[in-house]
Amino acid sequence: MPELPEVETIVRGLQSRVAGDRISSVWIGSRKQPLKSSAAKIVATLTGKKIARVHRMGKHIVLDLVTSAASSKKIPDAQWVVHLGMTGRMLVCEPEIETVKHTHLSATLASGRELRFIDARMFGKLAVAVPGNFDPGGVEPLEVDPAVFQELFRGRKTPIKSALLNQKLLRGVGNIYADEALARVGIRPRRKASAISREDLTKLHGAVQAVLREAIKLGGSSVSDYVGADGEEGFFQLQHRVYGREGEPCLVCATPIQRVVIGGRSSHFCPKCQK
DNA sequence: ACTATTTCCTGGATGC
DNA sequence: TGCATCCAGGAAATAG
Repeated sequence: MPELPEVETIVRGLQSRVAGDRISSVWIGSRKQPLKSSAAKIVATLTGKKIARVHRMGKHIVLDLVTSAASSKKIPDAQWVVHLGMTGRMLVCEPEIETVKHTHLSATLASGRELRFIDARMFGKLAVAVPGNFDPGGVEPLEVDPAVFQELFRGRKTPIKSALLNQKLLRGVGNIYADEALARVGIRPRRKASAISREDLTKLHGAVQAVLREAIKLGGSSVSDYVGADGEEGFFQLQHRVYGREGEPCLVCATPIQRVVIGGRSSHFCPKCQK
């Protein structure tokens, strides 16, 4: 399930592989579910445009598109916004590569390659936007300073785990990294966000940033069917201390890791180390 | 203004 | 082996 580090890895791969290339034609499948804009609008917006830059906003992939040959302009003409949901992939490949099931869009590039959006479970989303109009809300976890981070949780009665997952507060943190960050600072996922001390929130801010940075360095976590733009796997899953380790010993105290459901999400923690 | 719950969707794992 | 059932999860929608 792509969260911030996985999306960042994919974005870097796309930036190096397709930035500067031009979209010569677009094919869109019949499924409506993944489309946030109409198929006609997506085709019309993408066709003929050059991909000036690929960047990330939270868990969204944003491709800046320009019409002119010269890419010196600062403001793109349009943006192509992609959310991978749980199982979404952005594949860059040669046209001879067989189109797999659940391919919802394929963009043929001037270089001859194809950029394909594939998503089995269809929680992913495709949209086009006018530059400046797309704002997923929330703050970037790697850019927010500790004071602003603390303010996000003031007065919130919801469990800290749920608050960390709320994209309108913090954008990009998902289930894996929320659990991992909480484990690193010894906070139980069920603690009310408003009940966490200033010092602990400062520590949590540091842990969220550390865990995301470390994961980006390792190319993200490959669990489920996540792979990067080249199909390569990440390796941060080898660093997980609690996520997916129910019943296994805590790496610090050997107490079995517990799994509980909070807000419909499985949450993992050490009952001894996390209070 | 919040918060909690439900819904979408399909592949993989599990159980009989 | 095969079939049914459960489960995973991001975020939008709904209900309270």
